Amino acid sequence: MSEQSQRRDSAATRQALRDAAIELFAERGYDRTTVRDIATRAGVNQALLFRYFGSKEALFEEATAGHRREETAPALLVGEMLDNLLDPSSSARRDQVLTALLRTLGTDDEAAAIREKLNAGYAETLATLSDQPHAALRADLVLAWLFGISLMRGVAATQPLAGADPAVVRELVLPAVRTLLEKMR
Amino acid sequence: MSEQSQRRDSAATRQALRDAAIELFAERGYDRTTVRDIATRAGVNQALLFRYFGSKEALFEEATAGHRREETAPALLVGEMLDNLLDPSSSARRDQVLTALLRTLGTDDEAAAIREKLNAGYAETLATLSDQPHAALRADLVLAWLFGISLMRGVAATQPLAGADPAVVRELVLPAVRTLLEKMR
DNA sequence: ATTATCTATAGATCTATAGATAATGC
DNA sequence: ATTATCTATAGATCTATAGATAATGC
Repeated sequence: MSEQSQRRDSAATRQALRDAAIELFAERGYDRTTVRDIATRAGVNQALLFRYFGSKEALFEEATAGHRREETAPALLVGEMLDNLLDPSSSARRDQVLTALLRTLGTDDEAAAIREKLNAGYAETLATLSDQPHAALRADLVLAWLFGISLMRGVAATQPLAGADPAVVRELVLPAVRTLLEKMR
Repeated sequence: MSEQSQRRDSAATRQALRDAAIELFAERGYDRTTVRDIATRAGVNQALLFRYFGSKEALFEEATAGHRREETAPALLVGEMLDNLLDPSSSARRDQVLTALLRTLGTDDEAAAIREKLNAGYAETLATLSDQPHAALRADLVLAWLFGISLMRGVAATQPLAGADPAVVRELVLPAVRTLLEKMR
């Protein structure tokens, strides 16, 4: 996949550019990643990026798309999201997309599109977890917490959070979330 | 302060540049703010920015410095921080600095310096609020929540969080934080 | 013949600096 | 005379495109 002297294969080249892009966007954010960086990491010529994606912006859109979550029982959702966030091995790809989005949120012109991607499928489901007043707001607050944790772990690398045992984090966060979300008590 | 045809005053010019810088960094983040944008908003020539601050990076450092918090009883800290975060009128300046830091966190080379500024005086004090195991981690998690809320309100402008009544947010967040932080029960 | 890839470069930035000009204070 | 301010521009990017070259499939 990386070093074999490949035959010409536009699909593979496209994919290599996509992969390199999401990696770099997650590492440096949109603005600090240049199209030449991406092409170099993908091992292809920089002009191909424009041939296959049209623009840097369009590549970002496509690379961060498909962030859709598989269906899960709502009650398990928070725990599952937390696991995805915390476990570095399992969902590496999803983590990269989330990191890229969080890292780019501050600089991107179309924060609206990013916001949409971040919320898609999460906030709505979370909102069903509470039948108390302000259900949607409660869901937003939980989401804000998960993103904040991801931000400080993945982007800022704050200690001790960045190096903490996922199981411990889980045991601390879930009870607090429960006071906010769970139906009745 | 803005339109009076001023006399030459290097101190005032310096201050105008600082003010314009923090505004723009909060609006667009570091990378999307150009030195010409800053100088234009400050109403001065672009070369003066370099005369007075040396570089764009140095200006950012100085504009986001002094984010230090006044002393508060630790037990009131979370509520106070939340108020500062939520109330748009009271601490507009502090909000700008926090927004600028959050918005730039993803792109800045020296995330370490920003992390330091974000943590300074907060995490340490928060950690004293719990005598249960993982006190420092608990403090980090609370901080992550506050930053997450600020990120989604100020940067992503997520609804319904962005438009929510501060008092309601406070009443939802504080009890959940209490399960995490408060000594014993 | 078609299509993937590369070369070369346009055109538009952006940070930073050198040196000229103009307003102030002694 | 000193110092604040402005003009002009160097030098280094960065995205994007036009057009040449080279490998594939019929």
